[in-house]
Amino acid sequence: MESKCKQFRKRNAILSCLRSTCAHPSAETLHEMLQPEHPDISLATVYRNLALFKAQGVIQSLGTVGGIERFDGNTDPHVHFICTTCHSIIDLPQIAVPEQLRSTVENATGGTVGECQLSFTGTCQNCCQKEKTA
Amino acid sequence: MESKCKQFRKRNAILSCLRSTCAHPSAETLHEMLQPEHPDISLATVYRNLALFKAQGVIQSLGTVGGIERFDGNTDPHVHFICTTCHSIIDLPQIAVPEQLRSTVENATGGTVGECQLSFTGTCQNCCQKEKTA
DNA sequence: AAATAAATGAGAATTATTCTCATTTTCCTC
DNA sequence: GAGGAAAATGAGAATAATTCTCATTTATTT
Repeated sequence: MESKCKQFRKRNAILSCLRSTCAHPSAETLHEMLQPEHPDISLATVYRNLALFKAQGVIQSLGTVGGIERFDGNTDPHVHFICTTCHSIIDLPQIAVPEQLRSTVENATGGTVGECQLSFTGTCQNCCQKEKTA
Repeated sequence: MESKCKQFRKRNAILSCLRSTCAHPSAETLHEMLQPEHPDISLATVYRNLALFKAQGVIQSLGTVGGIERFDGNTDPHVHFICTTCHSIIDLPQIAVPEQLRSTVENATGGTVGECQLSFTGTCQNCCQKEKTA
């Protein structure tokens, strides 16, 4: 039941996997997620393709959380909440950064703006409850 | 001409140095900046104290840029522009994230929000010009 | 001054990420 | 379809930012 076109089978598997989750995984987590269906994809290939996708702009890096880089297959502009305790990342589609700010920044800096990222850090619901009971 | 109170002399030197610059330095850059006046401060101490300050909330981490963590001694809420070419970071005091968003996020997630960070990435004026001439 | 606690220096240890290179897979041309 | 160039990959070594260890120094308290 594989795609007839073998080209980029692994590459596409990595991208699809990242796009199928809202967990904003790390390279290693993504590698683990791919194991069941694609046990022959090496960790180096995951890193390589993530770097490629990032350069192409088809995925987004959220920077490092707890020392590990996290990725997002959703390039629609949206905001994130990052739990500093369990390192989970939650999408906040209800908030948007005004598009007009781009030109404000370009005027202020004299440079060109690629993308912007807004993230809130704190303690997620789960970790808040665990704190209470403890 | 040293402070009469020797307590925390090195610790304060690190914090003062970070607060005296708008370059958003890395631990290693900060260590280099301290060399002339404090050649006896080791890199490990810079890392240790930055971690301490961060935990206390008296400084802010901007996350990693080009694989290296960058710090900001200014905890007033403000926005950053990050050049993906030369990795310089510029303050954008003219832009602010609405404080009300905090409760929006807390309502949406059920968690508690500590801080938020908005950053624009792109190419700074310098690097834009270099690109043109090249 | 002695004893305890905290901070530091130097370098080793850790570990996420990148690199190397031999091998495999894909693509293009005939 | 065969042959050859180009791209992608796997496995593990290499890299490098950060953290850790522990002996020593410095500060604090009694």
